[in-house]
Amino acid sequence: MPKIIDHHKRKIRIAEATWKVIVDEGIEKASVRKIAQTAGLSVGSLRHYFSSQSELLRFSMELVSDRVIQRLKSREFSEDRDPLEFVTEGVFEVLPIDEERKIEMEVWLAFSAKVLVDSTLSELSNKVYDNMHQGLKNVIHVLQLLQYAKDGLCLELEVNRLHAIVDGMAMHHLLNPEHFTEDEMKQTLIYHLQSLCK
Amino acid sequence: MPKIIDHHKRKIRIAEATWKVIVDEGIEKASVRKIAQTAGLSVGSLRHYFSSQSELLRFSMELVSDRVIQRLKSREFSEDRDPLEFVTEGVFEVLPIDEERKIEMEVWLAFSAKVLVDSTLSELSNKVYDNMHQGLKNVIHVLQLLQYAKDGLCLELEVNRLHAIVDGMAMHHLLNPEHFTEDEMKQTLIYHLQSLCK
DNA sequence: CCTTATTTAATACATTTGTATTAAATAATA
DNA sequence: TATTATTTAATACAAATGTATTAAATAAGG
Repeated sequence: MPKIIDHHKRKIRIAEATWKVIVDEGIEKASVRKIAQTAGLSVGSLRHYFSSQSELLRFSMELVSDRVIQRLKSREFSEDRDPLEFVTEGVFEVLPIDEERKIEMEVWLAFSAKVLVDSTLSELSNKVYDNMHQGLKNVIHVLQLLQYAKDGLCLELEVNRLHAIVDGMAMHHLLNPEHFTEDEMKQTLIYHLQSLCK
Repeated sequence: MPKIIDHHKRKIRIAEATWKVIVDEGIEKASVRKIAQTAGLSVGSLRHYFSSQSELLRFSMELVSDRVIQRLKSREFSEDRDPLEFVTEGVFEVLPIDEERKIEMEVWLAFSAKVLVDSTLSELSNKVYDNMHQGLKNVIHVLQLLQYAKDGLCLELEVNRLHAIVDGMAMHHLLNPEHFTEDEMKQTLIYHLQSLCK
């Protein structure tokens, strides 16, 4: 019998190498050879886990999606916290506030550009969009249930607005970290969430 | 003497062909050959206008920048309009509300992904960011001067917020036109701007 | 120790790419 | 019309790429 290798873990390692190449040199440089080299594998070896480049890229994109969605769902409400503080912290989770999140967001941005020209990726893109949307809807809804939110807010439009703010700021900070700093990003989010409350 | 050709116009035609290839097939497929074919030129001919691919891509990106900035600046204030309506219409100008604007925005998104890995493009990216930021600052400022805006708004944070909303919604609509429709995008913007006013 | 299913490594090949070169075509001026 | 600066077209070439093939290496079970 052959060497026992955890296939799934190995695939994840390769996907993370793919991320690294994309972040360092851009998605158009993410060739099979370069990814294999970055992962410390031969091309032939890599092809035992991914039989084509597009399969590899798709898996790498799905891994970002999984991580983001996992992060969104892992937060559970604790009763004894200030709700506004709690939800603010929750939204911070999906902003590029540390290296790990910045990498994921950069990779996601690179993939998003691909979604525009590869409709087979739309489903995945929409899945993340819908999850994020639902997560942010909960944020607004919690504030409303607890009577923290101002009266007369339109839930649906508020969710659209918050979602756009989150992704827009994330993009601005990645593209422009010195003009739009991490701190400005955080302050702007706090400002916005406060503006929704009484 | 040779055929007289307006160099600048020809370069713009080539850049627009570049946009078309990027929108149709993605920036990684924007090879010199394909762009030349799309523009109805030979490769050698194209190279008389752009001596390298990166020069061509840069010019194409600058053309997007020029068009957007021109659009931002071409609006002049007219006294006899409802100010809120006027500024709302102004912000619509930078949303992907028609085919021309969608193309520009898609191309810009593709280039933005490149900015992350090519620091020589940052300057141009920042220029557009700064222009947009200034334009949106004027929007908020006008509302404040005319006493339409609520009291106690923080100008700087409001600009960050509006800017993020604009770019975030634009991205959401491009990636997800059926889930986040053009109409939702417009309604959300109107809702936001109204929320800033008394 | 030997067998064997599995993994790895090396190499090959056709295609696409950016760029360069060179000859032909073009059209305004003398 | 003849000249000539400029543009266009065609071809070439090295490098990189996705994919396929085949032999070697590996390690668990008999």
